[in-house]
Amino acid sequence: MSLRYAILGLLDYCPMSGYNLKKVFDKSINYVWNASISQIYRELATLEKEGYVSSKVVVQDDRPDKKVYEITEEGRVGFLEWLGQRPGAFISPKRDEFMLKLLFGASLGKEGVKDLLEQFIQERLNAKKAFRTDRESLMKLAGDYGEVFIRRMEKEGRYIRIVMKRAFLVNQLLIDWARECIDELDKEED
Amino acid sequence: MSLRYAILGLLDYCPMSGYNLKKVFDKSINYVWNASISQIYRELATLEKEGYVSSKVVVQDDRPDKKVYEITEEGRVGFLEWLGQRPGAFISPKRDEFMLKLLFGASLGKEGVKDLLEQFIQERLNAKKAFRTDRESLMKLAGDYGEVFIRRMEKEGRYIRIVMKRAFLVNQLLIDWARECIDELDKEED
DNA sequence: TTTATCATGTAAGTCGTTACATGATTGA
DNA sequence: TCAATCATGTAACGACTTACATGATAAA
Repeated sequence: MSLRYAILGLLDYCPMSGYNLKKVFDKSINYVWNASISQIYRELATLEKEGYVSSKVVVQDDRPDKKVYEITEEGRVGFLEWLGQRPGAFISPKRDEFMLKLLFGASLGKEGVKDLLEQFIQERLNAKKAFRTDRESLMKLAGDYGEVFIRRMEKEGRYIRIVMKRAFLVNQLLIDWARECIDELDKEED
Repeated sequence: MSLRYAILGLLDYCPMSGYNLKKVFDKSINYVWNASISQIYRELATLEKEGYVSSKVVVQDDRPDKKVYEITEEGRVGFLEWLGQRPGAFISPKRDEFMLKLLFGASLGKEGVKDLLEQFIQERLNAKKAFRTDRESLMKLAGDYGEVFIRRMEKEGRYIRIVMKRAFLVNQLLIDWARECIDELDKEED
């Protein structure tokens, strides 16, 4: 139910096609909410049926035509209404396959657990590198989509930074946690 | 796809009914993977069809009859096979409504954002209190389900602690992060 | 020449949520 | 007497994933 508002919120920055939306999504909203491209296309179709967005086809000669979506007044009202309501949950649903395996560590064995933790650390170090590039490519995207988007991004900047900072801090904490786990497993004897 | 293995992993501790499973789930696996009671019943039915678990009805005179599920040899093999494979993802899917609203903070306004952060802190303080009681009630449950479960819990204890510690650390980090956000919003002028 | 990017979507299937139905017992 | 706990499930719906289909251009 929230995906639609994520989309509306981005379309309120500037009109975009589903394809473009996905690219901006991946560098911003993705930190807090994931969506696949087919999900986005489907939701856009639903939103249009309900009058929350409108679309027009933009013909391009060097590239395939694209369908650019714009938020309607109705859509803006719906978005702001949602935004003002208390969130349904402050603690998000958990679905962590890695942690599930770790929880059954006794059946996996000490070495298996250590391997798993090393792999986890690697993934988190990659994520750390991605923070910088994500920020840069988000700015680059904003540039591609015009001045309206850039100016809007500056207004939103404070909150994007708050969200990214949280992701960064959690990422670092998890790296430290995983390293400590490995150290403790090394110290303890079985 | 992982829910089934979460269930198999718990049934490997000791045989249980769906109802009991859910209670243990809520105090342990829930930290890393959520499941509703109807999901558990459905998954148990599927697992039985596939021969990964078997069940027998236990008649009780003071309470309704219950259906106790036991992991089969096939189930144990399947579980261990899954456990040994590299997780499909080390970074879990995100679906955080609160953070989504925060990301659109510019449209919410400074006071709206501060309210949201205060509410978030409250929820996290409640979660903090729950850590202690969860641990205690897990032990209590283990006691109810017999010695097999208790002895198994002791073997698994190290990994349960690792998982709970991570949840505790992240929780504290998020409280600190939210407080800092409020402070910074207070300092900055618009 | 093959891979990647641009661009849109459908269809099938799985997974997850919510509401409903039943009915006994126990504690406040 | 009313709510909670015990105990099991079904049904309907909604959300999400994965695979498939199409077809152009640009770069390696």
